[in-house]
Amino acid sequence: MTERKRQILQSVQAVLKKKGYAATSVRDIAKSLEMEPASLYSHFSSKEDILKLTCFDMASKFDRAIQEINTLYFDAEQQLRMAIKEHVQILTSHLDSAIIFLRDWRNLTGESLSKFIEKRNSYENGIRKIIQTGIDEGRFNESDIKFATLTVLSSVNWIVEWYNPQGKLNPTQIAEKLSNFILSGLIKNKL
Amino acid sequence: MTERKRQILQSVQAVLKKKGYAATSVRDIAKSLEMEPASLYSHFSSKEDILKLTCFDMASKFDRAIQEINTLYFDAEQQLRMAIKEHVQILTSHLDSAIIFLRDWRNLTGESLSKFIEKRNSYENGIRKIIQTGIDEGRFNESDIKFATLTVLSSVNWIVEWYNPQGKLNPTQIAEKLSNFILSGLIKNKL
DNA sequence: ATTTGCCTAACGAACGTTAGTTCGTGTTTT
DNA sequence: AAAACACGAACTAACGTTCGTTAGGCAAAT
Repeated sequence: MTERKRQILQSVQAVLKKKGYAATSVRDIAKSLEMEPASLYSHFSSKEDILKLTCFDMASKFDRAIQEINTLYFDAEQQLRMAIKEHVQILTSHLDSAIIFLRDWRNLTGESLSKFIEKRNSYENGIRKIIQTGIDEGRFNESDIKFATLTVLSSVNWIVEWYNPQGKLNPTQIAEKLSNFILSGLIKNKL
Repeated sequence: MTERKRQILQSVQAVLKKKGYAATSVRDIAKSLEMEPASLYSHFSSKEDILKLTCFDMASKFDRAIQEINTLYFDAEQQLRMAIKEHVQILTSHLDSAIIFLRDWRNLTGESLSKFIEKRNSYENGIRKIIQTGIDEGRFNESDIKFATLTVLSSVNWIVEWYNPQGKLNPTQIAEKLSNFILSGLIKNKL
């Protein structure tokens, strides 16, 4: 991937995030780059090519993170805190791609779609394993694993909807708050 | 709204949920109803009309629910449990519309879009008020209110992504599990 | 030193297709 | 008879994409 291509890709992602992949036309994209629609095809083989690059790029970032965490021998709570921190870090440092990744992956087709879902499930499994460990160790509440995993992921992923780089919380603080919330809940501990 | 129209609307929603509003054409919709595209316009004034009906219909359901709960004088924990239960009930009993409502509202335009966002914020405020009450009463942890509200809503809304009417959990059970999770977190209480 | 050839990037025009929608006309239901 | 519903044909606009071409930069060959 040439430097120019990566730079263009980044601009494209900024546009795609606004209205979503399906509702954004190639002409919309071109206009935002101040070039002709045709010129885009010097860089990308198709509109979907852009979506593919974005989605799989993000997927592999998450993949790398969870694999690294799973090889470290912390206890479940530490692992989960780390996973959340890494997750938040990835989302917030690539906010445009993250939104596309989370929202527009359904517009992938054929083999790309199934490969993507596969990758997604594998990441989900990584998180699930951590929670399972916590339960096995007797430190987490018995609970429906699938349920807990999805609930954790949903609250983490949702931050892309409201995160503001200029806001008062930085990614590390967000990750910490989220971890506390997920681990301890809303209700005060009986002291 | 005539009976026939409501019945058609329901079928349309089943199709829209599959690929999303933007990626579904009027011809796709018509084919699934086994009618001609033109015939749809006997019932709806435009494609967006369908989206509007769906989104605002759902919005008013949530509106009604939160207002009712806010007039009942339970404590914050009870109120939150009720709000979650009602929320889950609405989502699961109108799954198709719920998905469109949560995912495709961004495709609304102009006045519809701003009116919708307004309604959404108002609902969010209802939830926020409950959490604020819990904190004021000293029963919930001090926490960033906006943050807590969004986290609660995200985990509740996410169920539309995995809920299966044939699954082992019914909506009431889901609501209970979710409430427990949100209120008590993953970590075991120190007894 | 100049030429030749290749490369990246972008162009403008046009392709065939599909988009959402309208219209006039029948057909069914009330 | 009226009203509601559905149709087939057609419209305009926009879609994603392909084409042949051009301009400029760099490097090897002359």
